[in-house]
Amino acid sequence: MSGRITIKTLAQDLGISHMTVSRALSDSSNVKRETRELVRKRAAELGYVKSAAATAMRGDGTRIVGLIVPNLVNEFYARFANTLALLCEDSDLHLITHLTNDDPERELIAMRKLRELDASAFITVPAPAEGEADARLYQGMHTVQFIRKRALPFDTDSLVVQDTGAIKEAVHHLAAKGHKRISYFGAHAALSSGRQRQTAFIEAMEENALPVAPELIQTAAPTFEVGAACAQAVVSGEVNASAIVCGGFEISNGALDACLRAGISMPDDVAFVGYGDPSFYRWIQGGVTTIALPIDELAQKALELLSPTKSEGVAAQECAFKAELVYRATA
Amino acid sequence: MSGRITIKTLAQDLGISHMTVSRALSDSSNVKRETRELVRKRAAELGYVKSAAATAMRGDGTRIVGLIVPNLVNEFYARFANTLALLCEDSDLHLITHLTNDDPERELIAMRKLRELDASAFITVPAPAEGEADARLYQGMHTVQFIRKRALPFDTDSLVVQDTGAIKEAVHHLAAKGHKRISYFGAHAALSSGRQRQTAFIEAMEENALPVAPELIQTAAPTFEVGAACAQAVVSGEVNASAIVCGGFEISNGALDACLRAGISMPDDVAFVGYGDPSFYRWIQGGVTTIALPIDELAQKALELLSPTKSEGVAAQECAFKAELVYRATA
DNA sequence: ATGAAAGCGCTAACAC
DNA sequence: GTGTTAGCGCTTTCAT
Repeated sequence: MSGRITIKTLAQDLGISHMTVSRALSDSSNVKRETRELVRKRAAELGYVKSAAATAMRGDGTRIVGLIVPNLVNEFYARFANTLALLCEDSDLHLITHLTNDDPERELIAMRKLRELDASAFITVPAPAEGEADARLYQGMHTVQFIRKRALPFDTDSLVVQDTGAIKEAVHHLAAKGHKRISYFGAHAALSSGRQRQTAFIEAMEENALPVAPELIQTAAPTFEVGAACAQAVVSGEVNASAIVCGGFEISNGALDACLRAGISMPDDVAFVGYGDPSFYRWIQGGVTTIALPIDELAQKALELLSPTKSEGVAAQECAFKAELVYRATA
Repeated sequence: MSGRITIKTLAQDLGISHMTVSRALSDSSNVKRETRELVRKRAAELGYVKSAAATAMRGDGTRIVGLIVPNLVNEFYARFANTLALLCEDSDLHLITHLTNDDPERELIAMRKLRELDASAFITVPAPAEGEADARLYQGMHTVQFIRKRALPFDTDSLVVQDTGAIKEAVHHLAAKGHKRISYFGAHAALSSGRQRQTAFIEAMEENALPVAPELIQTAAPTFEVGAACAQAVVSGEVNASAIVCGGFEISNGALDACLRAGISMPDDVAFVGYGDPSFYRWIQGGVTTIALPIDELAQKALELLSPTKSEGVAAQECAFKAELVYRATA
């Protein structure tokens, strides 16, 4: 039972040529109205669906697009994937999501698999990696970098968050509340985004004439564990700070977890500014003050950049969306 | 720049037949070691990847599997998708995730798109719908039903959670604490899972000789809004109940949100048993008591059921995993 | 208005 | 050990 209904099956069933069937189904002009309706009706009855493989092999484009993110557990990525998936559905695109766990090896595998399927475009949160990536992996797929940017031997579109304003605002806010020793937890400078956030934090501290002691700036891999460890150092008194500003999704969750585990009260024991605004932040200690990203706008733009209609040859563009500081109870 | 490297490109480049290239790359026996290595080297240099479309068109199977879930915002689905995606990556399967928002129309579209791509199998959380589904949509794809089961004109594998034990345990626990008016919020009986949970709740109430007043049993669509409305009725005093047991992911989140918004203290004002154990539940009011599902085991089994190796013709199997009541502070 | 042929990338089945 | 042919489903091009 190979079973699949093809235009040839249909043609045989109707006693006509498969070409007539093809034309009838693709709305071509040169088919008798009568024939077309007959074919369509029978196709619907039999549950015919066009083979994407055959279309792809003809070189007509696959309408497959890829999304490569670290994970779907972090609510930011989950929400972004969720919105993008719905938008792709509505644009008749096949979205394939790959996870990297921020491991460059997994990222390579994901890209190879997208290339196997001849994906027309993909959007990726590049995993932290040393050196330049292999250009061959990108052959034939329109690339959009998301959140972070990796050094590449060619230009790509990019979709990033302009969060330096919100980070500075957080520092100013904390300074106005009288905090002098403010600590920053963020990704290391190997990530373009990490470097920028850190710079913004330091500038804001200096603008407030606050000390930027080295132990206040904690940068490492952007993981839950790193965030937890950094916060642990603060709540244990190992690092002397009265406020925390987070510069990454996972780091923020980890830091929050450590604070709550330690039973501290925010902002009384430590003032806390999170990053990424997962929905449950509003439920924690009266609401976690946080740096919120415009997820729906990002996804909308992502769809636009991924759409096959996007004309080739146009210069690569960088789209930046502003993050916003959401004031709640913890800072 | 049509650019794609094919076995013919390679063959021409090396001055040999494309069949030799094919054999060399697929480890076939009849190739000179020397030739094979040469071909492999050149293929790697040029960044050759096998066309999945061509393989699919030959009828060799696509290794594409689908996942159809209501959304990725609910942490249960997100974690399940996350784990399954990693497992699929490791099994060299292409996983395509589709979202339904519990809308049967979206579900239909998702299935048609999977069929276009000739997916070999898919796992679905069926959207709540009336009547029997159209069997033609399932043609050619191995089907696994997840969490819920829809009436179908044929048997399918299924992967469900046996949560009646945990629900009963929750009721016994609350009864032992002296609660007499316990309210249950769950999905309506159109969902197989909803019916079972409700029955379990009622049985447990009767076992404790507690009243099962109609207003205590709230069943409707499994949404955040429904959960919020049900809980609102309790905290406002409109429904007289001292404890809440939730029987659905979104319902649980909605109910929790309403309780927290109302500023109530759990379990003193109302005892609360959630459903699904998202990670942040442990951060709310000292920890939300909840019914936890074994996500990793579910995903592992899902992979097994989806794997193309699964022999055809074997009778459909139902795999059930036990949910577990996790005691925390709110009940 | 309809049909026949060719070709997209790949491999099973045959030559040799 | 290597080459040739054919065919998977579809549409473009060229007949009829």
